[in-house]
Amino acid sequence: MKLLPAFYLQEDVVETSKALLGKILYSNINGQLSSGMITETEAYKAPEDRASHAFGGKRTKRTEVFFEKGGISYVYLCYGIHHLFNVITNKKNIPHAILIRAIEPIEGIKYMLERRNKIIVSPPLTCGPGSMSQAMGFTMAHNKIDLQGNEIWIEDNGILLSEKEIVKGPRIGVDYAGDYASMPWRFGIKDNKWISKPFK
DNA sequence: AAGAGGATGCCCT
DNA sequence: GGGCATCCTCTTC
Repeated sequence: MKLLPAFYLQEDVVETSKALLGKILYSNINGQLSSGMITETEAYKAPEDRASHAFGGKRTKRTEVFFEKGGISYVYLCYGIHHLFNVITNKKNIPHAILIRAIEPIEGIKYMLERRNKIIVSPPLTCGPGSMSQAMGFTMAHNKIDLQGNEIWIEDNGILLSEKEIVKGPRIGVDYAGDYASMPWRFGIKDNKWISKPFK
């Protein structure tokens, strides 16, 4: 069954980011069902987190979605090319988000290969936030989608990894974020090869 | 109205 | 390991 609404309303986005590891992300887009196990996440903890688009509680058209109740998607375009898929968490008006950086393919691998224009099933297919989104078919049309619906959702398979099964490190590409650049808020499943970059 | 820069990935060397 | 593609958003003039 789907993760319940309460899952997305937990207060500590860092803990929720870890709890998403091992869960199953689904997309059912244009009649094409795909799924994969979430293997890598990053926590973005505004208002105090300078790396977040909602740093300081900043409200623009783009960041409005951060201030909705948790349990919806946030998709934005990065470098003019890549669609990055996030999950908004927490209570209304506390702008937390979790970036999904990689999955291990399970269902609909045929569709993933087509969307990525690839023939080999290996980590570059779904690892890295832009690649993952492309493989799953996520575009700007999938911003602000309710994760209780039937287009994009996360399945609760009962898996909750222990600290020993999780690796962590600084987030990717946030060097500008001052004190928050070095926060160990990137998480991965230990010894799983479906990750975007090695954890040191 | 214009310009800078970004939560990346690919291809080349 | 480095350069570059490519375009939206936000900031500032």
